[in-house]
Amino acid sequence: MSTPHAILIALLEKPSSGYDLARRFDRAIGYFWQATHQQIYRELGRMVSAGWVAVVEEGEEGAAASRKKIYRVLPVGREEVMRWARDTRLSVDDRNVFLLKLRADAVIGPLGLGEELRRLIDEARARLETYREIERRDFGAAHLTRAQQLQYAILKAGIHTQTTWLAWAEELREIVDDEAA
Amino acid sequence: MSTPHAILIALLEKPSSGYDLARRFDRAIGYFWQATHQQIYRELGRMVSAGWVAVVEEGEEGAAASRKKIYRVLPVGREEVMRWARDTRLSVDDRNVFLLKLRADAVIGPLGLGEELRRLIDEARARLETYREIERRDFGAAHLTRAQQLQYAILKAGIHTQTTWLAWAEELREIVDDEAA
DNA sequence: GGTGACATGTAACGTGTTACATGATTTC
DNA sequence: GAAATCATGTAACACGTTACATGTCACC
Repeated sequence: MSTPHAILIALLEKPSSGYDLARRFDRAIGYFWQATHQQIYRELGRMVSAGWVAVVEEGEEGAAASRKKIYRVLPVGREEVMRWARDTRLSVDDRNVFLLKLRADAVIGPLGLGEELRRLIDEARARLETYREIERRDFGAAHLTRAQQLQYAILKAGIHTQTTWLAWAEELREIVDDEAA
Repeated sequence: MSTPHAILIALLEKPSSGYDLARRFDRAIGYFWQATHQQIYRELGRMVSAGWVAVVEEGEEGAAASRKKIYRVLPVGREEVMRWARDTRLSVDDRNVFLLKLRADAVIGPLGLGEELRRLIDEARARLETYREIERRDFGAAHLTRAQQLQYAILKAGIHTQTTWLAWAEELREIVDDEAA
């Protein structure tokens, strides 16, 4: 659902060909967002039709399909990224989508993500509290069987994830809110 | 790709109807694994055809489609879970799938996940080292612009995730390896 | 008798994945 | 001149999502 926007943001950072995008998605971007080259070409085609991006063919005219095509974002596409960042309501489970929004904020400029960040923090706190309650209720015993230890480990994975994310998000608040920097 | 196995494991824990499964996926299981009721019914149908699960209709014979159907895992389905846990090679990005395997281990008994856990730990360490290199290379400067701070924050999300996961995984090793407990 | 929860399903659609396909350019 | 990489695309399939559809049961 956010793949076209992931591509738009990558193109805002640097106009690229489909092939280049695929490589970038395999490298840096790919650490938190994946897209195969088929997805990329499909979305690029759609976004050209939608008027979000423009394409310039590089090199000689004649050389047909194998010539490099450089895509760049048009103002409409840029607007679309801003609209998406503003209107798409995320949950804490959409951590990676929020990272995508941060990337958009970094390349376009302040998008006012502070409000959503605060909401996500509240949601993460509530989730964490739920986990803590389960912890108290189900895993307070002195001795736990192997199965219980494993179930507890699964719960702890959730507790750690929320806790770490909250610490990260609190730190981020200062940067996101500081729109004058 | 792991949805049918997620359902099998849930059914091993407790035979349920499709409706009950949907509720369980909305609650506890849903914290790290989602499935809509349509997916559940679809997979249950397939798994009955495959002979992995059996279905018993509860209540009177006549009452047609709206009667509760209780599904339980057959030995073949149980074998399939073990095969899947053994043969499916995960990456650190498949954290939730690994949690699923842990859940399977908790309900079936030791599946020998220690080896895979060690491999995932190695992978996470390598990933973390990559992040640390990027950190040193790109974000060592005294003053960072707002955009750089945001990009750094994105990187830090990755660093924190790996670090936390590694600490969790190290702790888990003792439980997973101790097959005699 | 109406509302909400229980309970199961079908149909259509969009996206992501895998396989297939082609040709140009670079490097050894 | 062979192999690897660059570069773009089509086709088929699987899966997840959303909308639609139906009927029961319990409670007020």
